[in-house]
Amino acid sequence: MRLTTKGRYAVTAMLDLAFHSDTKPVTLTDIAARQTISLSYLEQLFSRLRRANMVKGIRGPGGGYTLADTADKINIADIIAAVDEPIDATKCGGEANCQKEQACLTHDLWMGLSDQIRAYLKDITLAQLLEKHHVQTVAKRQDQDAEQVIEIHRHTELLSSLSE
Amino acid sequence: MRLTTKGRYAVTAMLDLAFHSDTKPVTLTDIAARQTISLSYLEQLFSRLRRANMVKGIRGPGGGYTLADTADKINIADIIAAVDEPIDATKCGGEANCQKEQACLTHDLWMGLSDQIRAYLKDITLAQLLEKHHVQTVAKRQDQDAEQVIEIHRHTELLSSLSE
DNA sequence: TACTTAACCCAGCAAAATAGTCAACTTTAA
DNA sequence: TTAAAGTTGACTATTTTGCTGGGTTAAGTA
Repeated sequence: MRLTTKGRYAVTAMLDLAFHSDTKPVTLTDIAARQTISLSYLEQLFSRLRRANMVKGIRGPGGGYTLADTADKINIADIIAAVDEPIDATKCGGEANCQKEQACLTHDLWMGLSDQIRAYLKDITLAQLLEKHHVQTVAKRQDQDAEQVIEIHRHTELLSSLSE
Repeated sequence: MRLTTKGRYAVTAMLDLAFHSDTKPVTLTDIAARQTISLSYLEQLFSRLRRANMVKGIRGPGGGYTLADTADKINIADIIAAVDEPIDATKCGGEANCQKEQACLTHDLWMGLSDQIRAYLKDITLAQLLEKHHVQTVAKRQDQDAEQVIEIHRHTELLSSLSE
């Protein structure tokens, strides 16, 4: 499992898609504009995402992309795996020839860690992220509202102190 | 937070160090040989690790590197952060100017996810990985031993069936 | 003191990954 | 049937990665 900007772009674009494709397909041009990712780069990414059955491409006017499944069925690990080349990362090619040697000691450790991260990301769905964001937005708005109230309160206090 | 081969090399090297530097300093030459990483690349990585106060360099004969702290105080996130260039990853530079626009919607989402991963890796220490590995090794050896027993058992069965 | 061993420092270089461009080619709504 | 909108692939520039080889400096050892 690797986490690079490429994977981030893919997840970001998929989030955008999940957020906007409820009614009609979303064009890559729109996503490119909203997320400031180059159209051509998006095309590359979605080519892979489509082949991995993460999205559906609809051609012709009014076309675009939609999620191939509901947002709660699409997890982050799969998105990243779809666009990232699976590097084997094993110097020994998974062969047992360096089993007893020191070389594979920490190598195994890293692979285990990598698996943990993969499992972790596999449990996070697009729907969860969207929901979380919604919560955050609401919370943020509430905070701002609260601050405004405080501000107003302070203001009236100031006024009343002046009028005394 | 990025997870690239560079970070993996760093974690692998640090694990090797944690595993071998109990008594005396470990030379980069040794790590290079054990983990099949080029010496010069290790020098680059350890230059950063040293500046980030993760390791201590001891010069001269008998010198090498040791962990700057105990293995249970060093976490994976810090190792990766030490060798990876911190990319800002924000197209808007963290400014509030695109707060209300669509552009920052999914951007915030990704940043949240990134924070989650960072927090996750921050909770994993070198000591934990070493312990886990130890358990794995023991478990694997036990499994192999068990298989051998089964194999012998099968073998004796075969022999006894032939002798009948 | 000379010698060795290692960390440290630096300039550069080849391969790979990233990000983007361009030009064809398909589909389909109007 | 035509033009808009999408797909596809080949091609290019830039950045990162991983590595090579040249040193210098500090600390032990003969």
